[in-house]
Amino acid sequence: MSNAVEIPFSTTLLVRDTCLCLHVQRAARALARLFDDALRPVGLTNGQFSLMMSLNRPEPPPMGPVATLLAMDQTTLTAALKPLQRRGWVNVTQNAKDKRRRLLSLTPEGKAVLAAAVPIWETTHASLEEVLPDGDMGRLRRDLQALA
Amino acid sequence: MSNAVEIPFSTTLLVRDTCLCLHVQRAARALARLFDDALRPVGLTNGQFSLMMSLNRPEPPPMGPVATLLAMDQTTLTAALKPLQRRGWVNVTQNAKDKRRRLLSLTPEGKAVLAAAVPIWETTHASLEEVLPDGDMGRLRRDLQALA
DNA sequence: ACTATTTACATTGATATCAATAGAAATTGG
DNA sequence: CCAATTTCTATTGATATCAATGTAAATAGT
Repeated sequence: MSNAVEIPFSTTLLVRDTCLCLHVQRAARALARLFDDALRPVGLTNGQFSLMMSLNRPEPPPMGPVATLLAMDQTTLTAALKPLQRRGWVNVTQNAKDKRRRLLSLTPEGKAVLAAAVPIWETTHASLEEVLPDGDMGRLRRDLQALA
Repeated sequence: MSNAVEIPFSTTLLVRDTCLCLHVQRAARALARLFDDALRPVGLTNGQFSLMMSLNRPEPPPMGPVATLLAMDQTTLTAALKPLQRRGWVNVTQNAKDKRRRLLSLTPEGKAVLAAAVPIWETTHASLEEVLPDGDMGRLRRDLQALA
């Protein structure tokens, strides 16, 4: 039988203070709440806003590249599209040239919702500039980009 | 009737390139996958690792402060504890002095699992140092801390 | 002491996330 | 052209996340 294991409290403090994964998850939850609250009046979450914005293109993209852009699993994208399709904001059609592919596009209603969300995004995002230590958001973005 | 709305493609590019919320969510998903993959052999996800590590204290904490530390909703913590209790890794007991409070503590089995996870965390976290542009992880942490 | 308020946590319902798996269509190797 | 492989997406099951709401215990005001 093995003896009882004790993890030093100092290890706990080390992980709590230095773990980048934990710090990013914390920030992700906090920012998600911030944008979810702000976007609630137009009926979007932060993820739905990002997803729909990524579909605003000259040519409707297939699912794979969209999932890659959002750094999410393809199955997550499939699930995330469901409520947007149900509300009539996103269309999913089959590519005639390659019947495996689904082409994603915004409906006129979807574009209207997204357009209403843009000014909310602008003001919410601008409020973040004041929060960052020295206002250098670009530096933070570059660091995050290196991780995704 | 309102005319069809068109969001300029330049707005899409602006949001895609500058939205801090999107960038953090992307990094959060990527880091979650990285740590989930690494920790899978011991049966933990990144979130379960962070949660259990935060419970490794001299005195069992109640739920509120733990939720605050992890920057998560209290209801999320309630749900996250369920699978850990079921596996016998975390104990939830009532505080005799204040019967509203639940005290969270690791079981010996939980400590053993956590101890097995620590070296995995160390090597995985060390691998991130090489990924960051100039290796300044502390700067990134400070920026993230300002958001959470 | 008694009532109103506050605090701490749980439950429900909806969406988000990914692993494992499966299916269908396209591509490749022969 | 055909079989094997690869590509693209969907489904299932488990956990994660939060809003809205409910409940019980503690505290405050009187």
